[in-house]
Amino acid sequence: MYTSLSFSEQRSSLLLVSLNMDGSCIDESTTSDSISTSLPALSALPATKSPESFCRVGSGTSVILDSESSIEAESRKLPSSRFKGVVPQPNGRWGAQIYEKHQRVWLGTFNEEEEAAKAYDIAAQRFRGRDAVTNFKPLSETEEDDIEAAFLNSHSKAEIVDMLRKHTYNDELEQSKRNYGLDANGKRSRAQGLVAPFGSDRVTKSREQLFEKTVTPSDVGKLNRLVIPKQHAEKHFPLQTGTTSKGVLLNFEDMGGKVWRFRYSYWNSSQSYVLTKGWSRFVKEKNLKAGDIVSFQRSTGGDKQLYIDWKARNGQTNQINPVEPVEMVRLFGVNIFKVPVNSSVVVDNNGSWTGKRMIEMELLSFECSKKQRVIGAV
DNA sequence: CTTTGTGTTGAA
DNA sequence: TCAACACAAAGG
Repeated sequence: MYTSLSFSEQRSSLLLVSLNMDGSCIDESTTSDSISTSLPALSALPATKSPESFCRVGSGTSVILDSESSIEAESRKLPSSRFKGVVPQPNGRWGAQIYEKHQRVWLGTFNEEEEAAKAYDIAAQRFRGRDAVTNFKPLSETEEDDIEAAFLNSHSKAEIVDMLRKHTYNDELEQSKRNYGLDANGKRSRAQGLVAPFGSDRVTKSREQLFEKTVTPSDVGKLNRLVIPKQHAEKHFPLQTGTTSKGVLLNFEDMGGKVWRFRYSYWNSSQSYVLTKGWSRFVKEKNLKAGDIVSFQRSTGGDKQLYIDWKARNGQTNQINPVEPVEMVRLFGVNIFKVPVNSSVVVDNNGSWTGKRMIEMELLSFECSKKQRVIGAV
């Protein structure tokens, strides 16, 4: 296609001078330049056909046929891109580049001009922030853009540039989106509280971790209630004054999609917040033992769906409703829990607990819960 | 050999 | 900062 290009390339400087004097095709390029500079960001939208593609050949030029081929064949002057940060390559491809600190950062070469422009946009957002001038990106308001912004900020500039040059940016972004899951700790982060990346995709909703509690012996005993640490209760499950005594019914969805309804109320006698009606059923079905950990989450979408999950201490599973140990993954630089669906049953020599041993365990776990409460108070 | 992308410059 | 240009380095 461009077989003879390199051949004529050598004389380019001379030819350029003469062409400049002729004022034939160079005029076209200059007009396109002025347009692109006067309309930095907007020029991308409509101008699919760039002005210079209509190379009007009036007088002096000799052998020009039609618009497009003329530029490529006759003149070896490379066509300017209508996109910011995009430069033509001798072989007809397009390079992307961005400048920082007086230095050019090369973003790679691309077959399509638009691809190069997108690469520039991504780099611009990483290098210059969210409202950087770009070719396509209008104004980021959607939650999808929030996710991409989080993704960008969790990678170094060098990493982003590397992805762009290798053309792996989109793959990596999508991969990160798939890996999102539950928030691990109560730590606050900008990356948390985001909604699932695919708007219509409701396979798994993004949810935020509210708190965990290591259940005490009494939580799984005959009192049929779970005490919710006050700090967490007041923060996440505020009760309206007046409803405190009667309490409210709260629905929680477990990992299997089953909905559990608990009465939630405040006990004046013990000055504590408790889950009462319905709790013992949960304890029974999950075979919850003292020392196990119950975890509360809430969807970050508008629905505010509540979730409940549990795991055995030590990552031990139990026979009736085995649960996988929680796997920690990392997304956007934030630790996140990923809870698998299936599970494997592991019974070790602790599988049969004697009554005495049980008491020890319970006491120990109670200590742990007190500690955790202090830690969690931060 | 082909292609990338750097060195460099002038313009904005 | 930015893109245009020339060409040496890099890659196959």
